[in-house]
Amino acid sequence: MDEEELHTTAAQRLRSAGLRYTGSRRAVVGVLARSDRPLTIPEILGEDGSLAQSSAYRNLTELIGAGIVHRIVAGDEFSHFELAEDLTSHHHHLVCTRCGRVADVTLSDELEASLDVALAKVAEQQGFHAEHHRLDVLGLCADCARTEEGVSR
Amino acid sequence: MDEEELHTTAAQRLRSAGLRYTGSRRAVVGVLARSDRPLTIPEILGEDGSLAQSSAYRNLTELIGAGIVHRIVAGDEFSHFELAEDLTSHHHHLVCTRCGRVADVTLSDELEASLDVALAKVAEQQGFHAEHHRLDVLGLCADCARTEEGVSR
DNA sequence: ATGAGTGCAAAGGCTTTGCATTAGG
DNA sequence: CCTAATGCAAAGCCTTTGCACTCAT
Repeated sequence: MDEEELHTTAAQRLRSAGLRYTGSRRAVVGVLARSDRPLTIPEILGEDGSLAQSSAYRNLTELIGAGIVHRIVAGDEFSHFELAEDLTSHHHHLVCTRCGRVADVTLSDELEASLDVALAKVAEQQGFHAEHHRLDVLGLCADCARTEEGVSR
Repeated sequence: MDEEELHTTAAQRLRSAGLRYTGSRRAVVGVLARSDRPLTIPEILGEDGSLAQSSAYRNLTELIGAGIVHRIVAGDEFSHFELAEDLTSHHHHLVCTRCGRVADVTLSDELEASLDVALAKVAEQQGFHAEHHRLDVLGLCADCARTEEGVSR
């Protein structure tokens, strides 16, 4: 999906909820679309200094409600935001436990299929209604791994 | 591992960090050991009303540092705490997106092995040092699914 | 004009921290 | 005894909310 189509889709989804696709919201969606990883509020604001922090949070809340954006709670720091998977593609995250950075990764379709089947089964056994899964790899990003070495030396 | 052995192990790990295994800490570990799912601070305090909230947080921080407890950040609400996997067994979580409740589930060893291999590979491609993975199923627990039906009727 | 969106500042809510006191080894 | 642990209260920090103003339709 190219960025133009993305904006059209986003506008439609907001519109059907009685909301407007303003310049601010378009800017937020654009920033997320151009990133190859989920971003925090400070990162999003950094790209567009004209938006108030509260508006960013509010816009993201509306975008999440409209199914355009997804929120990732990685740790104690800021939440990370990314476009919903139906606007991009199914993927997972490498989460750095030291600096909180999040990167995207994908798995093979076969493994994903096996996972879906297995998870649906165990969920059902507990009467749980599974909607989707979240698979993150925790560890150290390249930068932090380097620093860690330096520290321990 | 029975609870007695668990306490012995916990005491050793704290001791080697120059920390003490006090009654409070033993109580917290006991509560987590007797639960079949990760608990929040209010839930932990509910079981033992004599412990101050700040002490609970501090104890959990020390227990995490000593590798005895693991923290789960599920959503916006309270963090959930459980015993570290080497004291229990590798498992995953069903997270209710409505009430925040977390339940434990396990997958087959074969699937886990496939996952580990695949994740290690994609992580390495980005210079990321993988430590462990986290796989959660998001959806509605049995109770919330029931209520949801009631609401929409 | 009418209601959604925005900015600023203040409030919320979970978690952490300072400090004096208690207690573990 | 000496230092870690505890309780209470206050502070921190990300996030949400109140309110008046602005802008889109």
